[in-house]
Amino acid sequence: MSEVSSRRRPTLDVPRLDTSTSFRKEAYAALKRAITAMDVYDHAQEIRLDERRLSEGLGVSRTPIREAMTLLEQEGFVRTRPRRGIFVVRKSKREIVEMITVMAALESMAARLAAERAAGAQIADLRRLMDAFRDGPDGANGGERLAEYSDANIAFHQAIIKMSGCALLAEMTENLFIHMRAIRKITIHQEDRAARSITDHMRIIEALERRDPELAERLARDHTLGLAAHVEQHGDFLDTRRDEVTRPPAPQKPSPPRKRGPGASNGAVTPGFPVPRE
Amino acid sequence: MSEVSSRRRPTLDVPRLDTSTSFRKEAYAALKRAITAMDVYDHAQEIRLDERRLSEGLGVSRTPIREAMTLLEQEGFVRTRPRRGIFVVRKSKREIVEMITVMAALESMAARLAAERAAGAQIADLRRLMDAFRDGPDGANGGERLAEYSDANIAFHQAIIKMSGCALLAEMTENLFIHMRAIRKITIHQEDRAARSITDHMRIIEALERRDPELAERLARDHTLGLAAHVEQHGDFLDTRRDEVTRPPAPQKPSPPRKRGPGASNGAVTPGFPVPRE
DNA sequence: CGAAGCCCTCTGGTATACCATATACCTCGG
DNA sequence: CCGAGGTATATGGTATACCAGAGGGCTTCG
Repeated sequence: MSEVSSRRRPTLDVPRLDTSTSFRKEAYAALKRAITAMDVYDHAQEIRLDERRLSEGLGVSRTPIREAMTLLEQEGFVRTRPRRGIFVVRKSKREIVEMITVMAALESMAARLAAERAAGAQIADLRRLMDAFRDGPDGANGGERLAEYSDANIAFHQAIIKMSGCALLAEMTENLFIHMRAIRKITIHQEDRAARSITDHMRIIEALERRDPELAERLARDHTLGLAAHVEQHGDFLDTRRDEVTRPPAPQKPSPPRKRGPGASNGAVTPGFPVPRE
Repeated sequence: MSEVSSRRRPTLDVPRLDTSTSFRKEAYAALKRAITAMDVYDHAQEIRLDERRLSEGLGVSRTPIREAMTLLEQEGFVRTRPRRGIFVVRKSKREIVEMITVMAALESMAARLAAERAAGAQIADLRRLMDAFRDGPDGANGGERLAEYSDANIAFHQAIIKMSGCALLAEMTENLFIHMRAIRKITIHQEDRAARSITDHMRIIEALERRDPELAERLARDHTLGLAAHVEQHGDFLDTRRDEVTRPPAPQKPSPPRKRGPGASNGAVTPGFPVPRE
């Protein structure tokens, strides 16, 4: 990596050149962002990552990539199978329901704490955020509004966590949010979930305003457990879609006996997996 | 070895020669066990780990060690400071209170789920486990009994988690248990916490037996939040003891100018950190 | 005798070479 | 034509060499 040396200026006022970062952390951040952005559940194919290609793409050696992968694997975003490859994980319905359940536990505790000790200003901000959607998610101009609400919805939940003042709650829900984001975008469109969601949120805000920990906790829990139950009932596509892919649809020989060059990839698909170089 | 009977088909029943393991995983397990077993809060000194020495001790190269460290760092057991060393983490009082708070959230959800769907036999087992301590933790023969109860206490909490049937709850509480084990051993000796703990547990068991999710949840939450409040009030030693060490007590030169050989360590103490080779 | 600065070493971060195996292809015997 | 076994290749796992910065000791100069 000669880029490092060229980045250093001769002698001047070099502003403390950031020592807190490292290739490992940057690779981790880049990969996580890429995985997060790609909405895994939209793709039908398995998504495989290749350490060497990624290291080439990011311009660093495999070592930091591997350490980043180690982290991502522990967080449940990828799964590496020795000598097979590294695969982006698609959660099963059951796993997602469990995630939402855990989310409910953490959020309800957060709501309790928020009701006890959040600043009034924070609660007011929260109300302002949600008041925009008071008349329903698709009130003014339909679909666009709904997509917009999907973000506001997540913002609401994250705000509750933050208002609890408990850093660990935020930390532990962070990855759950990422995993659930894709799912939520799907489920929010089904039935009247968006409308129900809004009224639930409003009630939670009211409980916070009244500084009622018990009520806030219960409402937050029931709200999220409701989502869990919804996914439990209507989320079967989460399991089936994967099977479509894992087992090849045809008896394995769709193409003529084309010879494979030595450099050609051995089946890695990585459909549109842009690795941000930054 | 070659005793495969000549009569039967020579299938050679090799037992699947474990491919799931790897130096990385073994190193991770060994280090975690070592850190867990050493009761960090008993040691006054900072505990530093050295990658090279560990790799030598375990008989593998630094690479798997580093990947194991990456995991342990993300789990909050160690903190690596570039060019300084890897240090076993001692949690602050605030962090521990937050951990217990999160624990309360997860346990109360687990209790709710357990009340709804745990098998009757599991609940019966749980009652049997705790009945032994019905007459108080130090009923029969004092201190010994108390230490024994400390384990039973943890077993109780883990049982609740398991009875929820939610694998993710178990996974997310696993490290919290480890972090809290050392603390719990300390706090359980203070005041009447042990006695109160037992009556709390009994009430929780009763709620489970009555299949009352709301009550079980509330009791579990209040029980663990009580521990959080207790640590909040009486856990100041957690913060102070670390400061004693981080900042040297004297103006930096307590000892005579003893020469340090070139091979000698540069301050790593690693007091009694036996690395199990297994 | 004391303080400032050079230098040595220790240590985590990174790059790279090598290893072992899971797969796919290919060859060959039936 | 088909299947079994050899073989090439790709790919994660491991070992190792090197880098650069942080600290402390030692030297040197006042």
